[in-house]
Amino acid sequence: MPEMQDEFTPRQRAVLDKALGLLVEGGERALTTAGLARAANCSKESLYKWFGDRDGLLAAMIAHQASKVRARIDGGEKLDHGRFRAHLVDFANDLLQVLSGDVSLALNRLAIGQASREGSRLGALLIERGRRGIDKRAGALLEAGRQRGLIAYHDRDAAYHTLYGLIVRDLHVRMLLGEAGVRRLDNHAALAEEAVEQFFVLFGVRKEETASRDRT
Amino acid sequence: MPEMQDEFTPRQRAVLDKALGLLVEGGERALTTAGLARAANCSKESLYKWFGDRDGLLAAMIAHQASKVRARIDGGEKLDHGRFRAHLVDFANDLLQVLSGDVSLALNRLAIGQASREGSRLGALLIERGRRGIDKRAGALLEAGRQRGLIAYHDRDAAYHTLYGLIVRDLHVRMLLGEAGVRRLDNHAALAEEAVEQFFVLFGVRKEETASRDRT
DNA sequence: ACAGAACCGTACCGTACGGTACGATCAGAA
DNA sequence: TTCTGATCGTACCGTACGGTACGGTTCTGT
Repeated sequence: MPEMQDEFTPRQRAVLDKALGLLVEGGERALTTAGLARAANCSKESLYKWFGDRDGLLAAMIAHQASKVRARIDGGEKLDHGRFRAHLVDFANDLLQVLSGDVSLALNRLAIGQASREGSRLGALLIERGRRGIDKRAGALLEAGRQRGLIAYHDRDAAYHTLYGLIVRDLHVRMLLGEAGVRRLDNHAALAEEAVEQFFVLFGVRKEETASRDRT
Repeated sequence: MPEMQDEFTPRQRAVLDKALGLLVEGGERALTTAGLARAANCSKESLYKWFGDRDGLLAAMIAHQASKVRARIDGGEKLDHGRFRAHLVDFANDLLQVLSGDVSLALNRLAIGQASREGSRLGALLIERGRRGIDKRAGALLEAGRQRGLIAYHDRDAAYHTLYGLIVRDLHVRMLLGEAGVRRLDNHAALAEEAVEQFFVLFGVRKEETASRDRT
């Protein structure tokens, strides 16, 4: 046994991938234990042995997917205005691309559908293992920009949420609802540019007034 | 028969209200035909007679709820900057209040959960009957402000979506996921104020440069 | 008062799913 | 080779749901 690098064995990961495939293709109703066993050529007994019950399987799917999408951290080269802006645009593009991905949408639909049931931790799981990385990356990026005097804010979380809102707008919910035409990825680049532009209007520091503000 | 004012009879509306109650309380799984018949003191046969099948019931619930929440149109008094700003803040508060409502969240969760199945029109229905009114109101408001020279934009939809993003940020998805602590309504007022503030920074027209832009 | 429709409550049917049990099969260790 | 453990395929069980059928009851129009 090669010192399990993940929290799942390769076999289990293959099964989880099949499960994600079923979920993407047909939604939660298509993800049945019997169907997964048939699609993945495994037995239902193994599924219950590995993941406990169906909820455990769903949680494992989220953990597995999160372990695949590792949020990269932007290198710490010297930041001038151009590099900083480029990093923000990259972040915006990555964010839009992730949120509009098939697997992301399917998992979010799943967690949202389960959110009504009382003891459901899927939503929290999705936020913790999926969003935390993105938030960290953006937070570090904003902090770097602030320390270089390129932007100014009083509350980093508030600034980040504003940036998020400028980028995503209502696209995420519309995509989750399945509205046709929203997933045109063509516009994403333009949307990202415009969002960052607006973010600089709100939080950018003009060169002549650099270092006129302080933290809090 | 008193010339059905809605598209449903009073009896049917009462049943639909019960259905919404079940949905809010226990999610989609709690909304069974037998359960609804028991809770509403009606027969399953009547349910199928009135709404066709379960999907028809869900669609009827959305239509019924939309018919209750009539988006009011702001009166057309003379707009100065103060009134315009106040109307925008009102709109932001109303939007946050609607999106964080129990019934709205439950219906959105329902439609999102069904979005994966192919022939599901619930998402489109929710957008058409729920969002259209809000969009119209905001669009009219923005257009009035532009004609008074209080704001300037090239694309009204783009401006509206930016306003929407500034107000809602990622709150809607977080609430849909059931994250605890996001539904503190206390902050809503402050969030609305800040969003409108930022919107004016992006789209506001300084008094000295009024009427320097035109439509497109 | 009477007929017909609408409606209620309950019972019923077929299906599909979550979860369990069991014999057969395969892989590795002694 | 033989033993042991993990896994496969299948069969099985109980339950719950969507949808239908039916007898009894209430409402409505004439």
